Amino acid sequence: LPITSAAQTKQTIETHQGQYMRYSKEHRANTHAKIVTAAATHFREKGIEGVGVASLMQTLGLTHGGFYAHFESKECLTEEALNTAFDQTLKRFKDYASQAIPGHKLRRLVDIYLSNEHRNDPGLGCFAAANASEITRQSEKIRQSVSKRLADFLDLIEDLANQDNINVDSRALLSMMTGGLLLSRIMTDDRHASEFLQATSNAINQLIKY
Amino acid sequence: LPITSAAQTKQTIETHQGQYMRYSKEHRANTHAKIVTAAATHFREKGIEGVGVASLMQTLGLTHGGFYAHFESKECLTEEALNTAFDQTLKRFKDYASQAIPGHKLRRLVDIYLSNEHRNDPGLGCFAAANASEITRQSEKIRQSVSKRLADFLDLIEDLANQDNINVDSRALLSMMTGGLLLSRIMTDDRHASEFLQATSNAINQLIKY
DNA sequence: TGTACATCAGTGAACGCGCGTTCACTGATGTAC
DNA sequence: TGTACATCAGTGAACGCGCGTTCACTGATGTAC
Repeated sequence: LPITSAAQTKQTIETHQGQYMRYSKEHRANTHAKIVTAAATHFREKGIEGVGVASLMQTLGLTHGGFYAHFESKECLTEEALNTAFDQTLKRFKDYASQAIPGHKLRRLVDIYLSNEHRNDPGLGCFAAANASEITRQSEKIRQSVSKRLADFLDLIEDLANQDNINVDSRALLSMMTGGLLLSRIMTDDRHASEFLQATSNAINQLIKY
Repeated sequence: LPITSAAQTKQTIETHQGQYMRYSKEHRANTHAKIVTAAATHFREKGIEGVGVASLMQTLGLTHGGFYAHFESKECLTEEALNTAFDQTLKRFKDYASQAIPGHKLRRLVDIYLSNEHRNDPGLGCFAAANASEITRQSEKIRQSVSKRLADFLDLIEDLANQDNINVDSRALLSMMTGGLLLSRIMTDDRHASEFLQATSNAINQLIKY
């Protein structure tokens, strides 16, 4: 991954107060965003505790010392990364489900969530499923952030259900989806893994077949 | 926790080969079992990575050096602890469900699994739910052991379903239960937590109401 | 009876390592005059 | 034009700490004779 150096993106602008800025605001914000995006992926792949600050920065061609110019602590990064991850995934799920005709939108969501692709690529998937038990032991602050985004997920489910004119409990549906995905990921052989996905998917279809 | 010292439980027996044993076999096995049992609880409360060998041994009034007289590695302990945890929980669930009259046994299982008690006391609860995302990233060996015990869990569900004369997919049911419990544990406030438990429970009842 | 020796669960210092975090610094770029 | 100085994202050595693991050892208990 060739990373543009600080020198390349450096720009000079003058603030209205007459103070000097050697680097443009965009440069700083870009680096910040790159760190968050990388963390969002790596946290989902290797767990939050499984990704060190140093190795994360190295991934971006940076050194660990610079991390604290962007974040107060790893926990602050975690909060931003989790929000970015949910942004990505919820948007992707929403776009995907929206393509289906009414009556099939929710089913589309379930299909992508309980797909082998989602199972095998946690880095771009549901943050809650990827780190479920770890989140359980995170700080109140982090758990609240996740709760908030899970509420967004529930809203999406309910919105889709409304469009489909289907009556389901969004919480029960989300429980099934995350549980099915998680158990599928625990399974070592592909057959049992797919069986969990399929069984859960079937049960949901039975539930939302109104 | 007052722990009986090595000296107290020490006994002398002579093997048939004429070799000497200063400590009885029971003593060694007892210590071994105590470590496994403590690990089974602590791993579920704090996560596998969240429990160090040293602090675990300290809990039992022992020092960390002695650990390796009992286990080749922390991974070996993990495997034994996970099996002990599943033994405990599956037995408890089975006993509890068996008390119900036919037609209500499976519902009893679901009730205890999705209870606030289970939510608030992971140390004695389902190992898979307590460490779901962490297990996902464990070695093949550990994941296979968990898979094996999850199969036992599925067997229990199917057995109960048969007694109830109910037709359900055990995998879908287990997905709902673990997912519901996990999401409930993520929630910071009790109301939302209970809602997840209740919503999942209701959906299951809808599913198994044959 | 006493002396020499064997057993072995448990001890605790030490190992290398990676963690999150701090901080004096560098160096490319600019302005001031 | 040249010299002095300011800015600040990023550097890298260092901090204390806990991790899993190793290993020479201790000490309570026994047998052998």
